[in-house]
Amino acid sequence: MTSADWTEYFPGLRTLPPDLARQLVQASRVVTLPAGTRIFGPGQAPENYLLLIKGTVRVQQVSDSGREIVLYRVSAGESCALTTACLMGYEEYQAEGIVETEATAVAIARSMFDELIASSAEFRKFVFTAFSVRITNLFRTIEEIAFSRLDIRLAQRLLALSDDRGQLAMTHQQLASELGTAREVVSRQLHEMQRRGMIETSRGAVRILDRAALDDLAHLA
Amino acid sequence: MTSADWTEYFPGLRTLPPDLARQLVQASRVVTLPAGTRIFGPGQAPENYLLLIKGTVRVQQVSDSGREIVLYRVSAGESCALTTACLMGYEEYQAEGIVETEATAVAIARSMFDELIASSAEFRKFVFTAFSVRITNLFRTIEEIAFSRLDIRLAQRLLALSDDRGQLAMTHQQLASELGTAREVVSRQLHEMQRRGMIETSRGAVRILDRAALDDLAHLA
DNA sequence: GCATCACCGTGACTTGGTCACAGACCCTCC
DNA sequence: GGAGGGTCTGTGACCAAGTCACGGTGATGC
Repeated sequence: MTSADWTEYFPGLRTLPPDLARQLVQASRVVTLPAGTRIFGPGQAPENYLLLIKGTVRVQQVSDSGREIVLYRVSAGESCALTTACLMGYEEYQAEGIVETEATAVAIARSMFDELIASSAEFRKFVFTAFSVRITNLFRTIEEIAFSRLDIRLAQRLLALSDDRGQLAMTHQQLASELGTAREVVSRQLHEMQRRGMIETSRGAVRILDRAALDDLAHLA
Repeated sequence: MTSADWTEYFPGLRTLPPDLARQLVQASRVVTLPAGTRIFGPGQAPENYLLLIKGTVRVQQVSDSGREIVLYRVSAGESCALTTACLMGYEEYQAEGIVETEATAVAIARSMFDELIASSAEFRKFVFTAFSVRITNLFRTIEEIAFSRLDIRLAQRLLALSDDRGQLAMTHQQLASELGTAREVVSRQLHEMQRRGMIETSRGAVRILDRAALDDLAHLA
């Protein structure tokens, strides 16, 4: 990919006036972030507005007691609008953002971001839409944590996080962090799923055996 | 209050250039919203950007099964930025916003909102800060639902929602919706608090007897 | 008065979270 | 290859919270 055409990756940016798009491409730089990079976190803030071209970033909340819960993931074609917003004002940020699979991202300086917001209704729409989607998802997350059964949520995660061969390389502890619960609880639930022939577990890995059954469980409520 | 000076209510707007402030005041109208008004909800969207001068708006998520959970409250001096953002793009909105205590608000048409965003860095900062604060709070809410004990969360709510005389006119069901739990659970928790002399309950009301003790409980973790 | 409805109390049971500890697996270094 | 240490998983006992079913009780209206 040349640095001249990355705007193509973002449907919301395709309608930008050509001169503005050119200006944006010039003022930005494409960076590669290795897996494990902590993009932001308590006491650590990004200096740029980030647009993800490739890879995923996991955003998780860490509680005082050390427990974790995954809030959402940012994937290719999406922006880290939230983190930027946090830069722009209030910055008491407890959550952290970690690169999960090696990422390629476009970094836009704050000044350029500001100018784009000022000059382009399309860019504004792009940014605000990203906000809306994120917040709507957070609302759904809250609802699920509060009201959904854990086996159903776990089934959903297994389906969402496994690759196309039904493989998933995560420990029970990591899955517990996904759902904001305890490791033992995940172990028990996985054990029951295995007993019912839906999955097969091994150290640090889960394999889906009966996708249909798992899917039924995931859609129970 | 005259319609000429409402910008004074919003610290973030005081730095607006005078001519822009004048323009804003002219293009807006001050509306009164009686308690119980549903400002937005599934299948119902606000046509204006709203700034709250007086009163409070409760934003809650309603699940398919009819259960409710209060997500946050918008109070005087704050904006409903989120709802507007949702207007601007993605609008699959499951949550609803309900006027809790009679509200006075400034309604700004979408076009004017857009122009302000375009022309004023101060206004942008105002809007983005509102976003950040909201999202940070949602993160904290998720953490509390996932990891905090219910008695602690209930104690916090009682303190936050009671008036200065320690009175609170809410049913157990309403308190349960605040916390995203079941009515019976709240009843039991309140009963235990009463047994310990922290509160006194009557039909549809709670009175705080020992604020210090309740405060201790609220700050346990 | 008494019928009705919203609100509250309670017991039995299920699900989920906590704690303590025991194995099992894996890697590295002799 | 075997010893040792770290990570990961399994399990039982117990506690906290959510669900279900039902009964009681206070307010309100006719």
